[in-house]
Amino acid sequence: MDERYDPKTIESRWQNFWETSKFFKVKEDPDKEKYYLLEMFPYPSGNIHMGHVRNYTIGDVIARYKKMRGFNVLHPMGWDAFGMPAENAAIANNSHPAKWTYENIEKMRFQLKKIGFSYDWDREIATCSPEYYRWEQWLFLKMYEKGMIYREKSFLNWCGHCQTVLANEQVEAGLCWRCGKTVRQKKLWQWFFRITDYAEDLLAYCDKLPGWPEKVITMQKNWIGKSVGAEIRFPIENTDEKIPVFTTRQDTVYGATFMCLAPEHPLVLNLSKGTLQEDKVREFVEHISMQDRSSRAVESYEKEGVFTGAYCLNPLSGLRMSIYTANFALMEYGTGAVMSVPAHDQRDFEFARKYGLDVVVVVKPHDDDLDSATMTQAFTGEGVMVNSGRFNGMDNVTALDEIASFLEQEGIGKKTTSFRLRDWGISRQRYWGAPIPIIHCKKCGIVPVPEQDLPILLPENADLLEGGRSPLGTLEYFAKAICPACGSPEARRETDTMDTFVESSWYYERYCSPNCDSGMFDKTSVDYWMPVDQYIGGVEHAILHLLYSRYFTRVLNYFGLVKYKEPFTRLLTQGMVCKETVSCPKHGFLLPEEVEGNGGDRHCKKCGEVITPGRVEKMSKSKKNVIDPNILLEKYGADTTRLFCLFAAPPERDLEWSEQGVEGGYRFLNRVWRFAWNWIDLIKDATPFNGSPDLLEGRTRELFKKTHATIYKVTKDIEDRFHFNTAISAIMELVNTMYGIDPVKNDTQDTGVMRFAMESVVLLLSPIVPHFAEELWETLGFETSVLLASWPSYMEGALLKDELLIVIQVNGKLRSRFHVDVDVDDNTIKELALSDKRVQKFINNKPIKKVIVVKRKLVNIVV
RNA sequence: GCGAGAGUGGCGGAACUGGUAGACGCACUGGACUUAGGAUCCAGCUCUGGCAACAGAAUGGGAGUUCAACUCUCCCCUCUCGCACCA
Repeated sequence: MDERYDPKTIESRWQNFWETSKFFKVKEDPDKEKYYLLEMFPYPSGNIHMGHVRNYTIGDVIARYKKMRGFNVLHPMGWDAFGMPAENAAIANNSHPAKWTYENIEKMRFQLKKIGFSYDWDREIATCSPEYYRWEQWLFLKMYEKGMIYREKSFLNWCGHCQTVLANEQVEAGLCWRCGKTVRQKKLWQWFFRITDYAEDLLAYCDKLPGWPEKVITMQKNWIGKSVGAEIRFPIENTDEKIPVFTTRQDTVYGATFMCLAPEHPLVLNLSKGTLQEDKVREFVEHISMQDRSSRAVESYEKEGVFTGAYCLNPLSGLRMSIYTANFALMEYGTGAVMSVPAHDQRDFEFARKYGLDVVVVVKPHDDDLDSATMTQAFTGEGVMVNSGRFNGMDNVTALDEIASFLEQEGIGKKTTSFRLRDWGISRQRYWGAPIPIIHCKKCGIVPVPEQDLPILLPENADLLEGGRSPLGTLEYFAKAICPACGSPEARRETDTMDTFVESSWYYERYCSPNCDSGMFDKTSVDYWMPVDQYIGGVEHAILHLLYSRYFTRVLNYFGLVKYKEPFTRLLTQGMVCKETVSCPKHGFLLPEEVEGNGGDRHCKKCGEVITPGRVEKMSKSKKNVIDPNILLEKYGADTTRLFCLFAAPPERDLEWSEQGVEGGYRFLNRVWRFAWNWIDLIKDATPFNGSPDLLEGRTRELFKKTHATIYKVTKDIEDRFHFNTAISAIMELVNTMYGIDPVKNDTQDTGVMRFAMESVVLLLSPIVPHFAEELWETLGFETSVLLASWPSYMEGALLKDELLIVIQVNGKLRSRFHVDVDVDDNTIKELALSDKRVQKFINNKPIKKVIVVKRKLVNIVV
């Protein structure tokens, strides 16, 4: 053992050992209980950032812990390797996305290995490899065959900057989730996965995921957005046509005084044709179509509409209703048509007042009256039905169901539900993705590629085009195809590629048998390993990736490929890694290394100006508040970096970067090291004390008990809630206690207990700082890896306190405290409390009303 | 607007089902060791008053339940995140 703790030497030594001995290689073993631990795989951007380090450290601790608990742990790593950054970088550097991607993978794998993660590297996958995506194409064909996929020309979210379509889930407040630029609507042919077929099931199972954070569940529920209501058909005047409307308030149908259609609604232009309104309507529709999604989504957006010149009839009240087209009606929700009930919907109310439309009250409050002429806002509460024919006098909540049934009886409408969730558009007009295995034939139409022709390889030597447009359509040798159905040589391949979220929707199954070449995965291995027991990643995927994955699992389940419906039993969403932003009046945001000085006296290295400290925000390149993990690894080593990530905050909370925090972690490891150095000669050959604490006394006894208490606490903190910060605190406390005993030769009791304490510290630390622990374990004389030792167990008897601390309150305020023996009964404690001098002073001869004794803990005297 | 989460010392954070508020760490202060220490070890460290003993106040604010509230209930304020004209 060296006197000095030298992380560099230690870490490379043990990393080398794990690698060469393939220490973390696993295979199915029916005799052992499995544990599948998965962290969200990274996009190979080229560099590991602190977010990765945190995510993977949390996962690694759990993986190593479970391994020590005897589980057969699957802990894989791979690369979410398709996607636009590769393509953009390739265009910028006149390189190729594949080259860029694979080089980045090399770099990042190297960095991950330097942090000492316990991955089974033999299972590494990259989603851009044909061995991977060919099975995705295979599944596409199966899904197509079963009608789970369709092609449609429709309005879609188009990001002009990325030159591609985005799924609804990928649009955030009208902006592209990737580049933040405005998203517009564009009409295009697109492939869709019918995720909406599973809306009900995805929603229902939200309540069967007890291991998921409440927050994520709620987000998913909201995203699926189920509304229960009715569809009602309104006949158009002077035609046989009817306009179907979705409503959740069928109880107010008698109050519907006008109708609003989405500007994109196919009836809008038809209805206005030949009326005086025709020009106005066309103008309005064109005006709306020019607007982008974000400005239409703003709250303050002015509600506007135009009369189409046509009328429809309220099927219950018989009222003649003007048909409007209005900007707030959305084509993608419900049927694209809204029955407007101004008396009972605030938005309709404002619209009616603006355009002078009738307001008819059909629900009145229980204890009040409503006058449609004078009311200043819509009444949306519960009440009694009025002006509603046979339903008058009924409670409106009852009427909700009654009217729905009535509509059904009369053939005017039906009970129905509507979802916010849209089908998943997966076509991407980009190059660096998995080709869609479809051929378009002039004669036969859409023809799926025959299974034996898979994979459809992404051509490698494609010249990327300016602006990011896909080159696939211009590559004749790729695009030109012979129709598999009729043999026509005139057919064309589909040149769009799949959304990269398709790849990440089943990679966790692929890990179970990464080299399987007879299918997506080997069924027996998936049956053994799946579902994932613990999944860990950022909240940013709470909807996108997690919803798609849940959907995909249902598809695989439908085909009988997997036995389960939910892929992730437990989910942990870790917080972000944040740091203070710093800016200079001249140079804007500054990188940490562009600042000199510290405390209140910091200035810009470039110009010497005093810097302005900004908010603490998520580390990001644009804000320049980033810390490169490589620098930490270089300066402090992997173990300190890991320790810091775990100690500074519980995993689900945001973690604030602090250089001093890292120093603190480094100091702690040094402290443990020094302790070992001071004691090693005494404990090296000692037998760890394993007897009853009653054989011990004084500080040694205390240390022995403290060690057991620490084992208990650390185990509970890791097992129950992944609170590594408090687990580490507990170990620090134990080390502090150990420092209270000086090394003395020939005291076998001391050395035995200390040996036990030291072994425990090393074992407890081993998932957290694995290199450090391996080294000390070896120093203690063990010849095999610390991971092969089992997790320490605690002795129930050693957890019992020697004496109890009793707290005495008078009127709920702490007034005194004393120790008693464990076996002292409540009455004696009560007597002792009442006779306590300090307590007496506060009782001050006042009559005692009540004395509450909480067993072994507290006495409260009420006077 | 709707939904979720959070608010505790100078700072990061503890406090498990109501029972000693501030564990552990950082920063700071003092001491020891030392040629020196920005290393290490020991000690102090919520605020107010006091040399101290001690007393009082304190978990965003206000009420309530209780012998007892960071913890439970109600109202309000602030922050973060998600959805957002959803018919």
